[in-house]
Amino acid sequence: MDDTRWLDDQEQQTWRSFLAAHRLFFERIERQLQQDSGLPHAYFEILVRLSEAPDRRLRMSELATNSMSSRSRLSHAVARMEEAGWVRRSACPTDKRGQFAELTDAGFDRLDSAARGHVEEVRTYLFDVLTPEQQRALREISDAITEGIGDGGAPA
Amino acid sequence: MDDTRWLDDQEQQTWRSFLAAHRLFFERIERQLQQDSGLPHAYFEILVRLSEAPDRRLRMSELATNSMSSRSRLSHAVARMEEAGWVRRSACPTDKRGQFAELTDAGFDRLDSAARGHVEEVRTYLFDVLTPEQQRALREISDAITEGIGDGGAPA
DNA sequence: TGTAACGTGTTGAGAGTTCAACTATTTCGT
DNA sequence: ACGAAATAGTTGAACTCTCAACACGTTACA
Repeated sequence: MDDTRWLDDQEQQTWRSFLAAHRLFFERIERQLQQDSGLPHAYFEILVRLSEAPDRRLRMSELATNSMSSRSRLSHAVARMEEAGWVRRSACPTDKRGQFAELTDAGFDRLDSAARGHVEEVRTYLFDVLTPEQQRALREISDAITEGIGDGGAPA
Repeated sequence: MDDTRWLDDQEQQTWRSFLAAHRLFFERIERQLQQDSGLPHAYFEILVRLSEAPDRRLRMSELATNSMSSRSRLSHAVARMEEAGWVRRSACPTDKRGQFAELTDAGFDRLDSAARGHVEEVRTYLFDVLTPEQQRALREISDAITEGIGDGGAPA
């Protein structure tokens, strides 16, 4: 019955450390962004991807992929940010199902001012506490995890 | 004006890798637990900590610390899990402000059955994709991050 | 060309999280 | 011993996220 591959002590410790770091760190990121700029990190991420797109404009589905959002999440988020005046939606001429999301100037300004504090936080609590070697390792570890997940499980 | 320490290309890549891995991985963990056991990961974590406590019982504030929850989150969570019959609350005799949370047998069973699939997921998508060296590195990186945050920012 | 399968995006309900405000109790300083 | 400040925990509102269901346009294939 019990062919579960449980974690040994080493692994248990690693897992708990990872969990703790993850929670503490992202809680901070989230809170800093929320307090200083009124943006959840997911929204920030969406604005970043839009700002990098040609004409600051992307199809919803592509934006969802780039920002690692589910379609549903993105839809809600863009609706919300459209109300706030940071994003504008428009129809796609070549595919009538499609929608474009476009970053407005107000959205760009918001993003621009949010970015400073955010980067500062990332630097302080991530890069500043890691050696160059550890930074390299983190990149490789992250890539391994991402690759391992491949995409056997994309959300709806 | 601009003394912001922006990220260079290397750092940018590392940060985005980390972000992507983080999102994909924890989305999976969350979904697996939710689908298979009807538990958000935060609730699972709370049950784990309770199960490890003497008499499977802890003061709310201590439980909050151990499970890395805000007091508010824990309060809501325990309320919900008490309805479900997994946890029981009782008054603390020595401090009339205090409350104990105690894991019920039903709660223990739920935890026990949830743990298998959860561990399997952690093993598959974390440990299986990392070399022993990377596992060590991950532990050190995580500890460094946690320590770096120290506790200049505990939630309300 | 007709229709079934697929893709794109939205919606509403349900659930968890946060934040600020609040009650009740305990501790500390004088 | 008294009042101020700190601690324990709860609550309700606002917000985001997920999930399932949906509407509509497109593609493929017979």
